[in-house]
Amino acid sequence: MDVSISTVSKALKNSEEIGRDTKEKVQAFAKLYNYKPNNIAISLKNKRTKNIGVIIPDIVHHFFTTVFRGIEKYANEQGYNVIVCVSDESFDKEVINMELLANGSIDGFIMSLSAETQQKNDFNHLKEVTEQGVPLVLFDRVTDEVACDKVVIDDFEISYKATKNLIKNGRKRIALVTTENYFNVSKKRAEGYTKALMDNGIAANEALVLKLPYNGESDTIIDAFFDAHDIDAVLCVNEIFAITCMRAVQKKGLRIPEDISFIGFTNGILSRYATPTLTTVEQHGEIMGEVAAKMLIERVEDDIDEEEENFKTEVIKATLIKRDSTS
Amino acid sequence: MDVSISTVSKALKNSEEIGRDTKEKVQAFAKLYNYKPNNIAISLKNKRTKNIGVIIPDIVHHFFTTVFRGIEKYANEQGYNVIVCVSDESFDKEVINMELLANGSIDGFIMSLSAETQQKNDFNHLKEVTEQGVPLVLFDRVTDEVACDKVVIDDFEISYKATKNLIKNGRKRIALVTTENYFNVSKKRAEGYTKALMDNGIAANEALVLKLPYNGESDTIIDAFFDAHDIDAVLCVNEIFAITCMRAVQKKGLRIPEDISFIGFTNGILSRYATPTLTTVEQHGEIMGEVAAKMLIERVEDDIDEEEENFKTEVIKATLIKRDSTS
DNA sequence: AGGAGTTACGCAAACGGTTTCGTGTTGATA
DNA sequence: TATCAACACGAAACCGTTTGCGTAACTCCT
Repeated sequence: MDVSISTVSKALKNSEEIGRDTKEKVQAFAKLYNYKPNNIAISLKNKRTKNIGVIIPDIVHHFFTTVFRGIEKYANEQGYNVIVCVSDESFDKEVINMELLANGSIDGFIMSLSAETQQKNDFNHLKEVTEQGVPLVLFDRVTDEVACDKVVIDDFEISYKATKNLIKNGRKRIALVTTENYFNVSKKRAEGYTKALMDNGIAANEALVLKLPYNGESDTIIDAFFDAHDIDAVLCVNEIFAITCMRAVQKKGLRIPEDISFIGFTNGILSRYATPTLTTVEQHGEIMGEVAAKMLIERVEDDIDEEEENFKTEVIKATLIKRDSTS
Repeated sequence: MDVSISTVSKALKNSEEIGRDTKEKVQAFAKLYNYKPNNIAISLKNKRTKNIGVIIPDIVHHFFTTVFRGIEKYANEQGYNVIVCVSDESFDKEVINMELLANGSIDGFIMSLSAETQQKNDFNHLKEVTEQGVPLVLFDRVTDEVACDKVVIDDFEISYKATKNLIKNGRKRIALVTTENYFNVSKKRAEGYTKALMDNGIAANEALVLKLPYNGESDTIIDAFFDAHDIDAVLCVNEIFAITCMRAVQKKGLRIPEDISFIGFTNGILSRYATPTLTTVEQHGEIMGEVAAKMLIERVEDDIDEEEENFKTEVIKATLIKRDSTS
């Protein structure tokens, strides 16, 4: 058994160039010695790693893990592996992680902006990467500042719909519980809420909009808010806010949904197991992840016309899941 | 500016071999042209990828994401990236994912066994990998069948402690809600529960042990269980079981914790936001992840004595977090 | 038997770096 | 001035694989 390296390589790839018997011998040997080609060497050769980099703000978070599951699923089907970095809502970590991965470790990025990045409004690290020709897909927390593919949900429309739904059920004093609006998703949700009120002849009342810190204790703020206002429905931009508010009003003796209705965002585990169960906006994170992965991989593999730059923004339709917190 | 490739390489690495001025020139050029060495080439050269592979059964799962966060955190600090694959509780996927990564893409594995793998009791894919010399660290769902580093929590002890705690509060008819015991963690938790009963003069009653399918609807089974038995406390091996059972008994009109106490495992979001809030076992997943990553990276970097095979099993101490579901 | 055409295989470059070792230049010392 | 470190740099091998191209050997035809 003495054949050259190149013959082995060709034999294993079933090249027509190699004789039938030689191929068989080589393949038998390969099986016997459990030979596996070295991925790194292959990556070096064809400048494709078959890895995609995912940078998300948080991993212990229902929505992001759901999206991740979609990404991982699709990527794996296509023979790609996924490298995850967590920015921890920090701008610096986001930058460091991108630089770490951009040196050839991955074929493209899928990411959702950290809170700090959105506040600072600094996207140079993203621009650098795209200028280097590394494909990038942004999801959920996106920005108009950088030219790339994006996938988002129809935050405005679904908020509008949710709010309208509350109105249809006779609610008139509808509060919005949200974060600071440097989060573009929060902003859009607020706009949908406001528009729905106006379209239905209800004056938007700034006092009924409660902005909570992204995390940290806010019980006293919430108690004060519900003490100060007579509210019969609440739209919350996430589950936690919704659950926390529900507990606050329950403590006050209000009945849900008889006295006050609740709708939240993020159809996570909390929504399903809360008492009462929470009517919520399903963001279809898994689909979002799949779509993002698909867009990225197409970009990666169609490098022929990579300069066309016909970037797309896919919009995933959210749906309202009705449970017991609304009538 | 004409220096050889090797000089550039050395200059960028600040080699003592290169003259001060040449180094400065080269480094200036590198900055100017934004040069970044190609990670793949480096990996190929020194046979180290600085990637670690993590294979977990599920990503949309509080405990696993918590562990992952610990892994990612520690690994990143050490300059490692993390490639995640989700086995989806499937044996085949676990095998495929391992093979995909074992071809040089990673320096070592951290994993938790899929449900199916534990049922089948087939660990050849793990053995193969370790025999190839790829370091492996198992966490939480481990097996004695494969020789490698492991990190687990003291399931037996904490169950014992939790059960004893219930007894101390005057509970006598204590149920255990668990999964099929091919999960070694469930088995150990059951043992701790039983031992605590016996040590306190309470006869272990098989009828008070409810085994639920790992997922899927089980409401009717649960209702029947609580109808059939007079129970004053319940130990559940996870959050979901606890919450589901709490709702079942609440529906029956029982008060928690006055009539019946609950303790769960996995100190996740559900435990904190349930009504009443759930007393639960904190498994310190993040610490577990950090420890696992540390063990793995030490193995990876100490390849000198890689044949020593002094494998360790680290035990993380779980703690009981008391909330309103126990008196 | 000699030339043409196949067939089957090997050589060597390339991917992008690192690193060992050798060597030319310099300055100091005897 | 001859000798010799010390210093600064370059040539080349190497990591594991792929692939274009050259070529030996064989078949076939005339």
